[in-house]
Amino acid sequence: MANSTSQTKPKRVRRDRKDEILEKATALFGEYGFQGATLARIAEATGLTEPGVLHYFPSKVHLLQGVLEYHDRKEVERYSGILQKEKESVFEILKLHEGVLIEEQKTPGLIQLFVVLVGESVRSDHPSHDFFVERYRRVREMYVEQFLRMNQPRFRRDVEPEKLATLILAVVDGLQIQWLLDPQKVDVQAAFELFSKMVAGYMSE
Amino acid sequence: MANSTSQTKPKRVRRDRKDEILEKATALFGEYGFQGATLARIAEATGLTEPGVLHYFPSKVHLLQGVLEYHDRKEVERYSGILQKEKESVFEILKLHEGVLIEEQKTPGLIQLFVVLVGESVRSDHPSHDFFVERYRRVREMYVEQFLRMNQPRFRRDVEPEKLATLILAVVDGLQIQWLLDPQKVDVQAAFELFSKMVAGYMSE
DNA sequence: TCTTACCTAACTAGCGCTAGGTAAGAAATT
DNA sequence: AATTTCTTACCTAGCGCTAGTTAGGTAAGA
Repeated sequence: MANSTSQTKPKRVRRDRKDEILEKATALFGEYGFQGATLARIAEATGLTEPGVLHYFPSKVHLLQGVLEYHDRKEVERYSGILQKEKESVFEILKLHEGVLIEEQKTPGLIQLFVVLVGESVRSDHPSHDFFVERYRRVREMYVEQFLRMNQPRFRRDVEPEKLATLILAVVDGLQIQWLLDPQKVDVQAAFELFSKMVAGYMSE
Repeated sequence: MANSTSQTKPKRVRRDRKDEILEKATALFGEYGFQGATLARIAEATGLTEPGVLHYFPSKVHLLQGVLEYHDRKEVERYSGILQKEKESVFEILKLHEGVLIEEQKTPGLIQLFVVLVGESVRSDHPSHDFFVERYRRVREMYVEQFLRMNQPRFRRDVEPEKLATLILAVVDGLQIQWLLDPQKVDVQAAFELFSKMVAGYMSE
């Protein structure tokens, strides 16, 4: 029986198995996509069998939803403090987001999860389609609100906040894609800094 | 018996079945992704059986490669004329790309193909990973060359062309993602115009 | 006759998921 | 305190389906 911890007490009391599964599933969905990541592999990574996983999440789709909500929640509680603060200028907002971008580079699995899934979920019948549509809308609105709340005297009138929000999101996503594909050839921070300068320059023109 | 242009053409009288398959496969890979699109559906769409398709492409992966190369080639011959031209300013370059962006909106299947596949292929063992890495490098270099060839007197020295190239690509990709997810809420052209103005303003500052 | 362009049939592997069990701990009952 | 019952946390086995792929055939044009 080798190094097994004695057969007398086989059942260990695992409290946070659910989170454990969520973590592993995140990594694997990120690596292989929703369709590509199999229940078998997720189960294996967690040290369970497939029905073991399905004991916590009744189906694979439920698991995906769990993963999405789990990280969305975590993300919100991680950044909401930062983002709620009053800001003076667009430049300041961008500075903050640059920090977030850099921070996120430390968890490539998570970035990959969102990039891969957002690609898949472009299909309207994909299980996470609605989630992403809603998420993007929400984030854009959040930006717009921030812009409007800003007490910057020289804010250009002709810049519709909606456009700017869309643009910033696009830059973030686009940079992450290129970085994931070719990490050593793409300098996300440098490119984003350039973008920030352009925005700042234009806004205060 | 090989290369030397054997005059007896083995080509079938049948129309270009290969291209026909490629076209259908493009649409379906775009809609369902590589893993999601089944050979059965591709075969059905072409009016063949599965082995019928495999007669032309020995495996599904070969088919994918075929699709990628096919459209890359088409894209090059469609835009190389435009892009080779001498340009005066960055703004002019961006104007051209805005046109391309608008033009591409007419073939959402193709955009979707690339967005979905680029997401999937972030994995280093995905069959189209190398293709996309190489493609992005090539496109960035193309931009860089154009910037350097530009005879604009007021070109800002501190803007490294590499950064700008990365940024432009990011914007294009990011906008397309948002547009695919939520077509009626995202105005690609408006956002891109804003971006162009920012770039132009910054460059000639 | 040889090659090309398909076909039908079938194989195999892998997928998500279900059925039904077992064993451990908690709660309820004696 | 001991016993029964209930609940939770898994397990093994396997089902039904679909995927990509192969084997081997046929029919027609060069």
